[in-house]
Amino acid sequence: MDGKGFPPDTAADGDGLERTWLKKLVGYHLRMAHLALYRDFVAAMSDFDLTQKQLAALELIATNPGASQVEIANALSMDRATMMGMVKRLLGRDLIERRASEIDRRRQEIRLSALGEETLNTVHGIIDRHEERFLSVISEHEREELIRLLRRLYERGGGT
Amino acid sequence: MDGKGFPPDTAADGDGLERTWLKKLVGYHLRMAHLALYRDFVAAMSDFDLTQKQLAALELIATNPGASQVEIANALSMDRATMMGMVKRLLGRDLIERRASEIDRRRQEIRLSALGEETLNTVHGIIDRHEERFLSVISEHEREELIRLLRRLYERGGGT
DNA sequence: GCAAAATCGTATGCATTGCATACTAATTGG
DNA sequence: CCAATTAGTATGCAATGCATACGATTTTGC
Repeated sequence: MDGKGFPPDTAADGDGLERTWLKKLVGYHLRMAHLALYRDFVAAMSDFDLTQKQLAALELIATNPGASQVEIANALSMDRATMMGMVKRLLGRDLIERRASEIDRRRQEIRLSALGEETLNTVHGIIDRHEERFLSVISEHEREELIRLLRRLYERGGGT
Repeated sequence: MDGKGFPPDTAADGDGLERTWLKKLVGYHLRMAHLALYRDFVAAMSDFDLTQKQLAALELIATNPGASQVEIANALSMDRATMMGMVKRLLGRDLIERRASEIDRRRQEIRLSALGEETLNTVHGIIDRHEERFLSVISEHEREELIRLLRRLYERGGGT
């Protein structure tokens, strides 16, 4: 069909730059899409100053009160040390509370503070709207397909 | 249908943690998938110490020799200031070279150094294998569909 | 029961990235 | 020619990510 002169995906985007090889990489698109979504996320959360990761942590803590730092960290594929940094920040903002476990005194049980719960409740709606807006360029069916594919990429074999 | 006791997606993953709400968010899966791929990328590149972003920058520079910092930055959705940091690091590692433009003396034209070209050549193969391996859990057709969906998310309307 | 191994929290330090701000030099538009 | 814009630069701050190391505690293996 169309015997036009220019190759299909060889030309650049809007900036006149060539990037044929990059465009073959799923990693490239994954990074760009995540970055775009993340920026929209941050903009939507500007009144609350929460990152994607912090929200995910708060949500996990809310749904699993009393979980330990390591459990939350593992669930989010985070390092113990990295988790510490986040916990400190969230503690400093009074969004969570911490208490040593009575059964296993190594563990620190984490749960939301009253402020944390209140914040999370408000934020839920904001995030839902942010997702709705950001994903409005693809259909409901495509969203499900996208989630399915993404999950397959990171929920690989895995176990022990 | 099945009147079993437990809800379909309410149960947790492998860790016993509940995360129903999070799983509805495309942003959550996008972040997790990107993180997983990124880690695999870093592991694959351990001999070269290049990040995804650095590789993308090098590739763009290679394909568009003489491009300015701002052009590369824009193409990768990067900030001018952030780009500076990366340029400094790449210069420090002798992977790129810089020269003031003779037409527009504000511009710094960037191009790969000999070492940069050599590195990029070697790295291409490594990345191709990394992508092949990481994406082996989904079919060729699914990869294309995934790329298509991701692009739609970040190549939105956009213009001015 | 006890010593060794594993686990959890903690602290430090380092690198990458992202963004805001501000300043200089150069170019472009009126 | 002057004002606005653009490119590069420098600084500083925050969030991550990861490595390493140490103390306290619990669990295992014998």
